[in-house]
Amino acid sequence: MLGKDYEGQDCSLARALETIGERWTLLIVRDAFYGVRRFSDFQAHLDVPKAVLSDRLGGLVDDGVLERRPDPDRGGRHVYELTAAGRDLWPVVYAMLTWGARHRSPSGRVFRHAACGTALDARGACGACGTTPPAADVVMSLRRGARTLRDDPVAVALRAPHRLLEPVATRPPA
Amino acid sequence: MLGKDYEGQDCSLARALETIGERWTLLIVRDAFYGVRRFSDFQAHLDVPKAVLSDRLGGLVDDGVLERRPDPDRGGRHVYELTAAGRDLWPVVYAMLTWGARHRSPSGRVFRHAACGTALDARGACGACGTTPPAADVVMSLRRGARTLRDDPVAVALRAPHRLLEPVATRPPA
DNA sequence: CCTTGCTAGTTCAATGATCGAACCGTAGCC
DNA sequence: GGCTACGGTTCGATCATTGAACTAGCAAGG
Repeated sequence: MLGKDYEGQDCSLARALETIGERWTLLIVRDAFYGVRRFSDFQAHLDVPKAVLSDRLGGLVDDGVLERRPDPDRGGRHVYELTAAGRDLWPVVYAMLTWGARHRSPSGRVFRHAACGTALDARGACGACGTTPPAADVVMSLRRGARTLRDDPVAVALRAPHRLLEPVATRPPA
Repeated sequence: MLGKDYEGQDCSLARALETIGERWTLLIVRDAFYGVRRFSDFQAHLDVPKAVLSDRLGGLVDDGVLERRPDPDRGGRHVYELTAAGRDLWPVVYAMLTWGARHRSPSGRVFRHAACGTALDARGACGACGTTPPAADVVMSLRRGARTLRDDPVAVALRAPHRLLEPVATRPPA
């Protein structure tokens, strides 16, 4: 986009959009919540051109949403993980997931409070516990009969119930 | 953006981004919550090229987020107003406003529950009432001493406390 | 040591989106 | 009729995105 900022706007929404408003960026953040951490996994799951992915990951690191660290088990070279500021984006991601599921296409995914198994309501709260769990306490699973139109390693790994922020296993354990 | 959709993604977040993920779109929706309804008011407040504004408004109407109606008092020709689906975007807008205020630049705006005057918390809930008010029950006001760097008619009108979704008065009452 | 393969990028030409300025059509007013 | 305000549309220039090709670093195998 020509000029990716919104300088003239004196508004925190405009500031947020400068960080997460570009094309692909919020899907990258979503994948980070799903536990995707490596460059090639983002690329395989999102079908985004590598040049754009590289640019976006760099931008998110610069903006303090992701942290880039050396990969402990050397499979790749780096891993990207959400910082505390990045994890604070969970309400944004969840609100958009909810709106899309309600007004665009029903979602094949369910998000449950890990502690009690109750599905989260539209606001992201657990009706049973009366709390609004952070992303780390949420488990995502696929609804029965949900169509699965992708079969990249990340999509396959996410067919099993998965706790958010825990790394996905995209590689056969050595 | 080349291809403004995310076809390959089987995800309600991708569907939502196809509607509200383009540049300027979410700021237009924000303004709609603030009560902006006319083409020229959006344009003056956002500094967006008219061609882009026209395209975005049309897209939002097509997607059922805004409704375009003839202007009752003929000042302009049409007004754009949020539909029920559009009003359901309030959690998305509020979550991003909150994140931006926390992690980017402190916001000069406060959002309060109209019924009791309590400032909303990070999740958009009223701590006093224990409810999460819809946008129509929220009043926005400017913090004391907040810098105001715009002086278009909309920005001026919004310096006074204003209930969301109520039309802003950008024109001297005839 | 040399090769092969994998991961993680970078570079580049083509295409599409955005920008800002200029233009157009209609309605209301004098 | 002539003027202005509003709500757009059109157009060339500029910037972003795309997908393919290419590069670099590392590890394992021979």
